[in-house]
Amino acid sequence: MTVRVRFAPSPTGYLHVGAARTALYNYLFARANDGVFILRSDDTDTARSTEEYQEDILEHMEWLGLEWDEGIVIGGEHGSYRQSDRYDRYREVARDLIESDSAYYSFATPDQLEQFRKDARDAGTSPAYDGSLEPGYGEVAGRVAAGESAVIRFRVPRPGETRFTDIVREDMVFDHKQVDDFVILRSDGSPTYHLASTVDDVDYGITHVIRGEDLLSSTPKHILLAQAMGAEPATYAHLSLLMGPDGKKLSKRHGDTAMSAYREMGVLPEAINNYLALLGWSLGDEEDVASIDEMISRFDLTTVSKNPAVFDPQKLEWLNGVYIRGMSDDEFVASTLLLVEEDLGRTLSADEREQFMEMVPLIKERTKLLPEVSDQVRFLFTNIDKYDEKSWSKVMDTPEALVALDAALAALTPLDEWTIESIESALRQMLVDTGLNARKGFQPVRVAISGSTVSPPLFESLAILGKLETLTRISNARALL
RNA sequence: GGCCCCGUCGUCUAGAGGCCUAGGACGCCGCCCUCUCAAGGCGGUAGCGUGGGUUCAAAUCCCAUCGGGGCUACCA
Repeated sequence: MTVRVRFAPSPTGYLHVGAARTALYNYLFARANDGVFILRSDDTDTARSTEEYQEDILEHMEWLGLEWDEGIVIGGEHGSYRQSDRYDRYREVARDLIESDSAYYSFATPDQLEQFRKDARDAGTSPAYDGSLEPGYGEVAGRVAAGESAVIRFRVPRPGETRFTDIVREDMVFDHKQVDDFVILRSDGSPTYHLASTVDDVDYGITHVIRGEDLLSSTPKHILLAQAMGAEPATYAHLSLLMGPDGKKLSKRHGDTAMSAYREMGVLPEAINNYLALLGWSLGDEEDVASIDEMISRFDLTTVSKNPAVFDPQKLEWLNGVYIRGMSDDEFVASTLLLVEEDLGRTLSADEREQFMEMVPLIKERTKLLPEVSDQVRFLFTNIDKYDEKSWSKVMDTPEALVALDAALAALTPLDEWTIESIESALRQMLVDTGLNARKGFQPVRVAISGSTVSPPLFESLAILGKLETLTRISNARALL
Protein backbone atom coordinates (compact mmCIF):
# COMPACT_ATOMS: atom_id res chain seq x y z
CA MET A 1 0.00 0.00 0.00
CA THR A 2 1.31 3.41 -0.93
CA VAL A 3 2.15 5.63 1.96
CA ARG A 4 0.04 8.77 1.99
CA VAL A 5 0.71 11.46 4.56
CA ARG A 6 -0.53 14.97 4.97
CA PHE A 7 0.46 18.21 6.59
CA ALA A 8 -2.72 20.01 7.51
CA PRO A 9 -2.12 23.39 9.08
CA SER A 10 -5.02 25.63 9.88
CA PRO A 11 -4.53 29.10 8.47
CA THR A 12 -5.08 30.76 11.80
CA GLY A 13 -1.49 31.95 11.92
CA TYR A 14 1.68 32.25 9.88
CA LEU A 15 3.77 29.12 9.37
CA HIS A 16 5.22 28.36 12.79
CA VAL A 17 8.65 26.70 13.11
CA GLY A 18 7.06 23.87 15.09
CA ALA A 19 4.55 23.31 12.32
CA ALA A 20 7.37 23.45 9.80
CA ARG A 21 9.11 20.67 11.67
CA THR A 22 5.94 18.58 11.51
CA ALA A 23 5.71 19.31 7.80
CA LEU A 24 9.34 18.32 7.33
CA TYR A 25 8.92 15.00 9.13
CA ASN A 26 5.87 14.24 7.02
CA TYR A 27 7.85 15.14 3.92
CA LEU A 28 10.85 13.03 4.91
CA PHE A 29 8.64 10.09 5.75
CA ALA A 30 6.80 10.33 2.44
CA ARG A 31 9.98 10.59 0.40
CA ALA A 32 11.75 7.88 2.36
CA ASN A 33 8.88 5.51 1.63
CA ASP A 34 8.14 6.51 -1.95
CA GLY A 35 4.90 7.87 -0.64
CA VAL A 36 2.65 10.81 -1.37
CA PHE A 37 2.91 14.06 0.54
CA ILE A 38 -0.31 16.04 0.73
CA LEU A 39 -0.83 19.63 1.81
CA ARG A 40 -4.28 20.30 3.13
CA SER A 41 -5.90 23.36 4.62
CA ASP A 42 -7.79 22.65 7.81
CA ASP A 43 -9.69 25.89 7.80
CA THR A 44 -12.80 25.04 9.75
CA ASP A 45 -12.15 27.82 12.20
CA THR A 46 -13.72 30.49 10.06
CA ALA A 47 -13.41 33.11 12.73
CA ARG A 48 -9.65 32.96 12.88
CA SER A 49 -8.64 31.71 9.45
CA THR A 50 -7.42 34.25 6.94
CA GLU A 51 -6.25 34.14 3.36
CA GLU A 52 -3.16 36.04 4.41
CA TYR A 53 -2.07 33.28 6.76
CA GLN A 54 -2.85 30.73 4.09
CA GLU A 55 -0.53 32.58 1.73
CA ASP A 56 2.17 32.77 4.35
CA ILE A 57 2.02 29.02 4.86
CA LEU A 58 2.18 28.27 1.14
CA GLU A 59 4.95 30.73 0.52
CA HIS A 60 7.13 29.29 3.22
CA MET A 61 6.43 25.68 2.39
CA GLU A 62 7.72 26.49 -1.08
CA TRP A 63 10.65 28.41 0.30
CA LEU A 64 11.60 25.42 2.42
CA GLY A 65 11.41 23.22 -0.62
CA LEU A 66 8.82 20.94 0.95
CA GLU A 67 7.08 20.14 -2.29
CA TRP A 68 3.75 18.45 -2.03
CA ASP A 69 2.34 15.96 -4.51
CA GLU A 70 -1.31 16.70 -3.93
CA GLY A 71 -3.09 19.46 -2.16
CA ILE A 72 -4.00 23.07 -2.14
CA VAL A 73 -2.97 25.12 -5.14
CA ILE A 74 -1.92 22.14 -7.21
CA GLY A 75 -5.03 20.07 -6.55
CA GLY A 76 -5.32 16.34 -7.00
CA GLU A 77 -8.02 13.74 -7.17
CA HIS A 78 -9.70 15.00 -4.03
CA GLY A 79 -10.66 18.48 -5.06
CA SER A 80 -9.44 21.69 -3.51
CA TYR A 81 -8.03 20.20 -0.33
CA ARG A 82 -9.62 23.02 1.58
CA GLN A 83 -12.05 21.95 4.24
CA SER A 84 -14.13 25.05 3.76
CA ASP A 85 -15.11 23.59 0.37
CA ARG A 86 -16.31 20.34 1.86
CA TYR A 87 -18.97 21.25 4.37
CA ASP A 88 -21.57 19.25 2.49
CA ARG A 89 -19.46 16.16 2.81
CA TYR A 90 -18.98 16.64 6.55
CA ARG A 91 -22.72 17.18 7.06
CA GLU A 92 -23.38 14.05 5.07
CA VAL A 93 -21.08 12.06 7.33
CA ALA A 94 -22.67 13.59 10.40
CA ARG A 95 -26.09 12.54 9.13
CA ASP A 96 -24.85 9.04 8.44
CA LEU A 97 -23.48 8.81 11.93
CA ILE A 98 -26.79 9.91 13.39
CA GLU A 99 -28.43 7.32 11.19
CA SER A 100 -26.20 4.58 12.50
CA ASP A 101 -26.64 5.88 16.04
CA SER A 102 -22.93 6.67 16.31
CA ALA A 103 -23.83 10.27 16.89
CA TYR A 104 -26.74 12.19 18.35
CA TYR A 105 -28.30 15.60 18.60
CA SER A 106 -27.23 17.20 21.83
CA PHE A 107 -29.20 19.86 23.63
CA ALA A 108 -26.98 20.33 26.66
CA THR A 109 -26.41 24.03 27.18
CA PRO A 110 -23.03 25.61 27.81
CA ASP A 111 -24.10 26.31 31.38
CA GLN A 112 -25.10 22.74 31.98
CA LEU A 113 -21.85 21.49 30.50
CA GLU A 114 -19.85 23.84 32.60
CA GLN A 115 -21.66 22.65 35.70
CA PHE A 116 -21.06 19.05 34.67
CA ARG A 117 -17.32 19.64 34.39
CA LYS A 118 -17.18 21.56 37.62
CA ASP A 119 -18.95 18.77 39.48
CA ALA A 120 -16.62 16.20 37.98
CA ARG A 121 -13.64 18.22 38.98
CA ASP A 122 -14.91 18.62 42.51
CA ALA A 123 -15.58 14.92 42.71
CA GLY A 124 -12.16 14.15 41.32
CA THR A 125 -13.55 12.22 38.39
CA SER A 126 -13.21 12.64 34.67
CA PRO A 127 -14.61 15.87 33.28
CA ALA A 128 -15.36 14.30 29.94
CA TYR A 129 -19.00 14.75 29.00
CA ASP A 130 -20.72 11.39 28.69
CA GLY A 131 -24.06 12.44 27.25
CA SER A 132 -25.91 12.01 30.51
CA LEU A 133 -27.68 15.34 30.20
CA GLU A 134 -29.52 14.43 27.05
CA PRO A 135 -33.25 13.85 26.68
CA GLY A 136 -34.71 10.45 25.84
CA TYR A 137 -34.99 9.25 22.28
CA GLY A 138 -38.62 10.07 22.07
CA GLU A 139 -38.08 13.76 22.58
CA VAL A 140 -35.27 14.36 20.14
CA ALA A 141 -37.04 14.35 16.82
CA GLY A 142 -39.63 16.80 18.03
CA ARG A 143 -37.14 19.24 19.45
CA VAL A 144 -35.01 19.16 16.32
CA ALA A 145 -38.08 19.65 14.18
CA ALA A 146 -39.10 22.56 16.35
CA GLY A 147 -35.85 24.18 15.40
CA GLU A 148 -34.23 24.04 18.78
CA SER A 149 -30.53 24.73 18.69
CA ALA A 150 -28.50 21.57 18.89
CA VAL A 151 -25.05 20.29 18.10
CA ILE A 152 -24.26 16.79 16.95
CA ARG A 153 -22.05 14.78 19.23
CA PHE A 154 -20.26 11.55 18.65
CA ARG A 155 -21.51 8.76 20.87
CA VAL A 156 -18.43 7.33 22.52
CA PRO A 157 -19.06 3.67 23.44
CA ARG A 158 -19.24 3.30 27.21
CA PRO A 159 -17.76 1.45 28.86
CA GLY A 160 -14.87 0.94 26.52
CA GLU A 161 -11.37 1.84 25.63
CA THR A 162 -9.33 2.63 22.55
CA ARG A 163 -5.96 1.11 21.96
CA PHE A 164 -3.52 1.92 19.25
CA THR A 165 0.16 1.70 18.53
CA ASP A 166 1.75 5.04 17.97
CA ILE A 167 4.92 4.88 15.90
CA VAL A 168 6.85 7.06 18.28
CA ARG A 169 4.97 6.49 21.55
CA GLU A 170 4.23 2.80 21.04
CA ASP A 171 1.28 1.19 22.82
CA MET A 172 -1.39 3.62 23.92
CA VAL A 173 -4.61 2.99 25.82
CA PHE A 174 -7.35 5.47 26.56
CA ASP A 175 -10.28 4.59 28.76
CA HIS A 176 -13.44 6.03 27.24
CA LYS A 177 -14.24 7.54 30.61
CA GLN A 178 -11.67 10.12 29.61
CA VAL A 179 -13.06 10.70 26.14
CA ASP A 180 -15.99 13.05 25.92
CA ASP A 181 -18.92 12.80 23.57
CA PHE A 182 -17.31 15.42 21.42
CA VAL A 183 -19.06 17.79 19.11
CA ILE A 184 -18.70 16.93 15.45
CA LEU A 185 -21.15 19.41 13.99
CA ARG A 186 -21.75 22.82 15.54
CA SER A 187 -25.22 24.25 15.95
CA ASP A 188 -24.62 26.42 12.89
CA GLY A 189 -23.99 23.31 10.84
CA SER A 190 -20.25 23.74 10.53
CA PRO A 191 -17.93 20.82 11.25
CA THR A 192 -15.40 20.78 14.05
CA TYR A 193 -11.78 19.92 13.56
CA HIS A 194 -12.27 16.36 14.75
CA LEU A 195 -14.89 15.62 12.14
CA ALA A 196 -13.40 17.45 9.20
CA SER A 197 -9.91 16.23 9.81
CA THR A 198 -10.92 12.62 10.23
CA VAL A 199 -13.28 12.60 7.29
CA ASP A 200 -10.53 14.01 5.12
CA ASP A 201 -8.02 11.50 6.40
CA VAL A 202 -10.43 8.72 5.53
CA ASP A 203 -11.54 10.15 2.19
CA TYR A 204 -8.04 10.97 1.06
CA GLY A 205 -6.71 7.58 2.02
CA ILE A 206 -4.19 8.89 4.53
CA THR A 207 -2.15 5.97 5.81
CA HIS A 208 -0.05 7.73 8.43
CA VAL A 209 -0.93 10.74 10.51
CA ILE A 210 2.23 12.45 11.71
CA ARG A 211 1.44 15.42 13.91
CA GLY A 212 2.21 17.17 17.16
CA GLU A 213 1.84 15.57 20.54
CA ASP A 214 -0.81 18.11 21.45
CA LEU A 215 -3.20 15.95 19.45
CA LEU A 216 -2.28 12.72 21.20
CA SER A 217 -5.21 12.85 23.60
CA SER A 218 -7.59 13.49 20.73
CA THR A 219 -6.49 10.43 18.84
CA PRO A 220 -9.10 8.07 20.33
CA LYS A 221 -11.76 10.41 18.95
CA HIS A 222 -10.30 10.22 15.51
CA ILE A 223 -9.95 6.48 15.61
CA LEU A 224 -13.51 6.04 16.87
CA LEU A 225 -14.78 8.36 14.18
CA ALA A 226 -12.94 6.56 11.41
CA GLN A 227 -14.23 3.23 12.64
CA ALA A 228 -17.77 4.55 12.79
CA MET A 229 -17.35 5.56 9.16
CA GLY A 230 -16.46 1.98 8.45
CA ALA A 231 -12.86 2.82 7.69
CA GLU A 232 -9.55 1.48 8.85
CA PRO A 233 -7.95 4.15 11.07
CA ALA A 234 -4.62 5.55 9.99
CA THR A 235 -1.41 4.74 11.79
CA TYR A 236 -0.45 7.56 14.08
CA ALA A 237 2.86 9.12 15.02
CA HIS A 238 2.93 11.91 17.55
CA LEU A 239 5.92 14.18 17.54
CA SER A 240 7.06 15.88 20.70
CA LEU A 241 6.50 19.60 20.95
CA LEU A 242 9.05 22.33 20.43
CA MET A 243 9.83 24.26 23.59
CA GLY A 244 11.18 27.67 24.43
CA PRO A 245 14.23 28.06 26.67
CA ASP A 246 11.90 28.04 29.69
CA GLY A 247 10.58 24.61 28.82
CA LYS A 248 7.14 25.81 27.81
CA LYS A 249 5.59 25.23 24.43
CA LEU A 250 7.39 27.45 21.95
CA SER A 251 5.46 30.65 21.40
CA LYS A 252 5.94 34.24 20.36
CA ARG A 253 7.02 35.29 23.80
CA HIS A 254 10.16 33.22 23.33
CA GLY A 255 11.12 35.24 20.30
CA ASP A 256 10.57 34.46 16.67
CA THR A 257 8.30 31.57 15.86
CA ALA A 258 7.27 32.61 12.37
CA MET A 259 9.17 30.96 9.56
CA SER A 260 9.16 34.30 7.81
CA ALA A 261 11.20 35.82 10.61
CA TYR A 262 14.00 33.33 10.07
CA ARG A 263 13.91 33.88 6.36
CA GLU A 264 14.13 37.61 6.90
CA MET A 265 17.01 37.37 9.30
CA GLY A 266 18.99 35.58 6.62
CA VAL A 267 18.60 31.92 7.46
CA LEU A 268 18.86 29.51 4.52
CA PRO A 269 16.07 26.99 3.97
CA GLU A 270 18.64 24.18 3.89
CA ALA A 271 19.89 25.24 7.31
CA ILE A 272 16.52 25.45 8.99
CA ASN A 273 15.44 22.13 7.49
CA ASN A 274 18.60 20.52 8.73
CA TYR A 275 18.22 22.09 12.15
CA LEU A 276 14.56 21.19 12.50
CA ALA A 277 15.33 17.61 11.54
CA LEU A 278 17.85 17.44 14.36
CA LEU A 279 15.21 18.49 16.85
CA GLY A 280 13.92 15.07 17.71
CA TRP A 281 15.82 12.92 15.33
CA SER A 282 19.49 12.15 14.85
CA LEU A 283 21.44 11.04 11.84
CA GLY A 284 22.74 8.11 13.79
CA ASP A 285 26.42 8.80 13.31
CA GLU A 286 28.44 11.64 14.71
CA GLU A 287 27.52 14.09 12.02
CA ASP A 288 24.86 16.78 12.32
CA VAL A 289 25.07 18.26 8.86
CA ALA A 290 23.03 16.52 6.21
CA SER A 291 21.37 17.52 2.98
CA ILE A 292 17.70 16.87 2.53
CA ASP A 293 18.52 13.90 0.30
CA GLU A 294 20.78 12.38 2.91
CA MET A 295 18.07 12.88 5.48
CA ILE A 296 15.53 11.20 3.24
CA SER A 297 17.74 8.20 2.73
CA ARG A 298 18.22 7.77 6.45
CA PHE A 299 14.90 8.87 7.87
CA ASP A 300 13.18 6.46 10.19
CA LEU A 301 10.11 7.49 12.14
CA THR A 302 10.59 4.78 14.71
CA THR A 303 13.82 6.38 15.85
CA VAL A 304 12.29 9.78 16.42
CA SER A 305 12.77 11.00 19.96
CA LYS A 306 9.89 11.20 22.41
CA ASN A 307 11.43 14.09 24.29
CA PRO A 308 10.30 17.64 23.86
CA ALA A 309 13.05 19.71 22.24
CA VAL A 310 14.15 23.21 23.09
CA PHE A 311 14.66 25.41 20.06
CA ASP A 312 18.21 26.74 20.13
CA PRO A 313 18.82 29.69 17.80
CA GLN A 314 22.57 29.46 18.36
CA LYS A 315 22.88 26.06 16.81
CA LEU A 316 20.68 27.16 13.95
CA GLU A 317 23.06 30.04 13.29
CA TRP A 318 26.03 27.75 13.36
CA LEU A 319 24.39 25.45 10.85
CA ASN A 320 23.51 28.43 8.73
CA GLY A 321 27.16 29.40 8.68
CA VAL A 322 28.04 25.91 7.57
CA TYR A 323 25.62 26.15 4.66
CA ILE A 324 26.75 29.64 3.72
CA ARG A 325 30.34 28.52 3.59
CA GLY A 326 29.22 25.67 1.41
CA MET A 327 27.67 27.95 -1.20
CA SER A 328 29.46 28.66 -4.44
CA ASP A 329 30.54 32.25 -4.95
CA ASP A 330 27.81 32.73 -7.51
CA GLU A 331 25.14 31.42 -5.20
CA PHE A 332 26.44 33.65 -2.48
CA VAL A 333 26.29 36.72 -4.69
CA ALA A 334 22.83 35.77 -5.87
CA SER A 335 21.49 35.64 -2.37
CA THR A 336 23.24 38.68 -0.93
CA LEU A 337 23.65 41.30 -3.68
CA LEU A 338 20.14 42.58 -3.16
CA LEU A 339 20.68 42.87 0.58
CA VAL A 340 23.84 44.89 0.02
CA GLU A 341 22.07 47.19 -2.40
CA GLU A 342 19.16 47.63 -0.07
CA ASP A 343 21.54 48.52 2.69
CA LEU A 344 23.26 51.07 0.47
CA GLY A 345 20.02 52.44 -0.82
CA ARG A 346 21.22 52.16 -4.39
CA THR A 347 22.31 49.61 -6.93
CA LEU A 348 25.94 48.71 -7.45
CA SER A 349 27.73 49.84 -10.59
CA ALA A 350 29.43 47.28 -12.76
CA ASP A 351 32.78 48.12 -11.21
CA GLU A 352 31.40 47.90 -7.73
CA ARG A 353 29.82 44.59 -8.47
CA GLU A 354 33.24 43.45 -9.61
CA GLN A 355 34.66 44.57 -6.28
CA PHE A 356 31.93 42.75 -4.45
CA MET A 357 32.65 39.53 -6.30
CA GLU A 358 36.31 39.78 -5.42
CA MET A 359 35.36 40.20 -1.80
CA VAL A 360 33.02 37.20 -1.74
CA PRO A 361 35.51 34.43 -0.90
CA LEU A 362 36.74 36.56 1.95
CA ILE A 363 33.40 37.32 3.54
CA LYS A 364 31.62 34.07 2.84
CA GLU A 365 33.43 32.31 5.62
CA ARG A 366 32.70 35.15 8.01
CA THR A 367 28.97 35.12 7.53
CA LYS A 368 26.43 33.36 9.69
CA LEU A 369 23.39 35.35 8.68
CA LEU A 370 23.02 36.79 5.19
CA PRO A 371 22.45 40.44 6.13
CA GLU A 372 25.82 40.52 7.89
CA VAL A 373 27.34 40.77 4.45
CA SER A 374 26.24 44.38 4.21
CA ASP A 375 28.22 45.29 7.29
CA GLN A 376 31.28 43.61 5.89
CA VAL A 377 31.36 45.26 2.50
CA ARG A 378 29.81 48.63 3.19
CA PHE A 379 33.19 50.32 3.53
CA LEU A 380 33.95 49.50 -0.08
CA PHE A 381 31.02 51.45 -1.39
CA THR A 382 30.62 54.39 0.96
CA ASN A 383 32.94 57.03 2.27
CA ILE A 384 34.06 56.68 5.83
CA ASP A 385 32.27 59.61 7.36
CA LYS A 386 32.36 58.24 10.83
CA TYR A 387 34.71 55.79 12.40
CA ASP A 388 33.58 53.23 14.89
CA GLU A 389 34.15 54.98 18.21
CA LYS A 390 35.61 52.09 20.11
CA SER A 391 37.86 51.19 17.23
CA TRP A 392 39.14 54.74 16.94
CA SER A 393 39.90 55.18 20.60
CA LYS A 394 41.50 51.79 20.80
CA VAL A 395 43.99 52.08 17.97
CA MET A 396 44.06 55.67 16.76
CA ASP A 397 44.54 57.37 20.11
CA THR A 398 47.99 55.85 20.37
CA PRO A 399 51.38 57.29 19.45
CA GLU A 400 52.01 54.39 17.09
CA ALA A 401 49.02 55.26 14.95
CA LEU A 402 50.68 58.38 13.58
CA VAL A 403 53.86 56.51 12.81
CA ALA A 404 51.97 53.68 11.18
CA LEU A 405 49.80 55.83 8.97
CA ASP A 406 52.66 57.99 7.81
CA ALA A 407 54.78 54.97 7.11
CA ALA A 408 51.97 53.16 5.33
CA LEU A 409 51.37 56.16 3.14
CA ALA A 410 55.04 56.38 2.32
CA ALA A 411 55.24 52.67 1.60
CA LEU A 412 52.15 52.44 -0.58
CA THR A 413 52.38 55.66 -2.55
CA PRO A 414 55.28 54.60 -4.77
CA LEU A 415 53.74 51.23 -5.68
CA ASP A 416 53.34 50.83 -9.42
CA GLU A 417 51.68 47.51 -9.19
CA TRP A 418 48.61 47.40 -6.90
CA THR A 419 48.21 43.76 -6.01
CA ILE A 420 47.69 41.83 -2.85
CA GLU A 421 51.30 40.66 -3.02
CA SER A 422 52.84 44.06 -3.66
CA ILE A 423 50.74 45.64 -0.95
CA GLU A 424 51.62 42.98 1.55
CA SER A 425 55.34 43.17 0.90
CA ALA A 426 55.32 46.97 1.05
CA LEU A 427 53.46 46.98 4.33
CA ARG A 428 55.59 44.24 5.81
CA GLN A 429 58.69 46.21 4.89
CA MET A 430 57.03 49.19 6.55
CA LEU A 431 56.80 47.11 9.73
CA VAL A 432 60.49 46.39 9.57
CA ASP A 433 61.33 50.04 8.95
CA THR A 434 59.22 51.37 11.76
CA GLY A 435 59.87 48.57 14.20
CA LEU A 436 56.16 48.22 14.81
CA ASN A 437 54.64 44.80 15.25
CA ALA A 438 51.92 43.68 12.90
CA ARG A 439 49.12 44.58 15.25
CA LYS A 440 50.37 48.07 15.98
CA GLY A 441 51.26 48.72 12.40
CA PHE A 442 48.26 47.31 10.58
CA GLN A 443 45.32 48.10 12.80
CA PRO A 444 45.51 51.87 12.23
CA VAL A 445 45.48 51.24 8.48
CA ARG A 446 42.50 48.96 8.90
CA VAL A 447 40.56 51.56 10.84
CA ALA A 448 41.53 54.23 8.34
CA ILE A 449 40.19 52.33 5.37
CA SER A 450 37.28 50.43 6.87
CA GLY A 451 36.31 52.56 9.86
CA SER A 452 36.64 49.63 12.22
CA THR A 453 39.09 47.28 13.84
CA VAL A 454 37.07 44.46 12.38
CA SER A 455 37.18 44.02 8.64
CA PRO A 456 37.96 41.48 5.95
CA PRO A 457 41.69 40.71 5.57
CA LEU A 458 43.69 43.91 5.15
CA PHE A 459 45.84 43.41 2.06
CA GLU A 460 42.97 42.02 0.08
CA SER A 461 40.75 44.84 1.22
CA LEU A 462 43.27 47.44 0.09
CA ALA A 463 43.73 45.70 -3.22
CA ILE A 464 40.02 45.66 -3.87
CA LEU A 465 39.52 49.20 -2.62
CA GLY A 466 42.05 50.54 -5.09
CA LYS A 467 45.17 52.61 -4.67
CA LEU A 468 43.67 56.06 -4.92
CA GLU A 469 40.88 55.41 -2.46
CA THR A 470 43.26 53.69 -0.07
CA LEU A 471 45.69 56.56 0.00
CA THR A 472 42.89 59.07 0.35
CA ARG A 473 41.42 57.27 3.31
CA ILE A 474 44.73 56.89 5.06
CA SER A 475 45.42 60.60 4.54
CA ASN A 476 42.00 61.53 5.83
CA ALA A 477 42.46 59.51 8.97
CA ARG A 478 45.98 60.85 9.35
CA ALA A 479 44.58 64.36 9.32
CA LEU A 480 42.26 63.58 12.18
CA LEU A 481 44.96 62.37 14.54
C1' G B 1 -8.64 18.23 39.72
C1' G B 2 -8.81 14.07 35.79
C1' C B 3 -6.22 11.64 31.82
C1' C B 4 -1.89 11.26 28.80
C1' C B 5 3.28 12.06 27.44
C1' C B 6 8.34 12.92 28.83
C1' G B 7 12.93 12.85 32.18
C1' U B 8 21.34 11.37 29.72
C1' C B 9 26.14 17.58 29.74
C1' G B 10 23.27 24.71 29.64
C1' U B 11 20.86 22.93 24.63
C1' C B 12 19.96 18.86 20.67
C1' U B 13 21.15 13.93 21.08
C1' A B 14 23.96 8.51 20.92
C1' G B 15 22.93 4.74 24.26
C1' A B 16 17.90 -0.78 23.69
C1' G B 17 22.12 -5.12 31.03
C1' G B 18 28.47 -5.82 30.59
C1' C B 19 31.69 -2.34 24.42
C1' C B 20 30.09 3.60 29.44
C1' U B 21 36.08 5.70 34.09
C1' A B 22 28.62 7.62 29.26
C1' G B 23 30.06 9.17 22.83
C1' G B 24 28.97 13.33 19.28
C1' A B 25 27.16 18.31 18.00
C1' C B 26 26.03 23.55 19.46
C1' G B 27 27.47 26.85 23.32
C1' C B 28 31.24 28.20 26.72
C1' C B 29 36.69 28.30 28.22
C1' G B 30 41.88 27.75 26.81
C1' C B 31 45.79 26.99 23.26
C1' C B 32 47.50 26.95 18.12
C1' C B 33 47.16 29.46 13.40
C1' U B 34 47.09 34.76 12.49
C1' C B 35 47.08 41.73 9.94
C1' U B 36 41.50 42.33 13.00
C1' C B 37 37.17 39.32 12.99
C1' A B 38 35.81 34.80 11.41
C1' A B 39 36.96 29.94 9.62
C1' G B 40 40.12 25.83 10.84
C1' G B 41 43.09 22.58 14.26
C1' C B 42 43.89 20.86 19.28
C1' G B 43 42.41 20.49 24.28
C1' G B 44 39.01 21.42 28.27
C1' U B 45 34.19 22.30 30.98
C1' A B 46 29.63 19.86 31.95
C1' G B 47 25.03 14.98 32.32
C1' C B 48 22.34 9.43 33.41
C1' G B 49 16.23 13.92 38.53
C1' U B 50 15.77 11.09 43.45
C1' G B 51 14.96 6.65 46.43
C1' G B 52 14.29 1.64 46.50
C1' G B 53 14.62 -3.01 44.24
C1' U B 54 16.01 -7.24 40.28
C1' U B 55 21.05 -8.89 38.73
C1' C B 56 27.60 -11.26 39.32
C1' A B 57 26.70 -6.54 36.52
C1' A B 58 21.76 -1.02 35.29
C1' A B 59 21.87 5.14 31.98
C1' U B 60 19.62 0.71 30.13
C1' C B 61 14.57 -3.82 33.63
C1' C B 62 10.66 -3.08 37.83
C1' C B 63 8.33 0.05 41.67
C1' A B 64 7.84 4.52 44.00
C1' U B 65 8.73 9.48 44.17
C1' C B 66 9.86 14.20 42.31
C1' G B 67 10.05 17.41 38.19
C1' G B 68 8.54 19.29 33.32
C1' G B 69 4.98 19.31 29.42
C1' G B 70 0.22 18.41 26.79
C1' C B 71 -5.03 17.78 26.68
C1' U B 72 -9.33 18.68 29.34
C1' A B 73 -14.06 24.22 24.00
C1' C B 74 -19.88 24.50 19.49
C1' C B 75 -10.12 26.28 18.73
C1' A B 76 -7.16 23.48 15.94
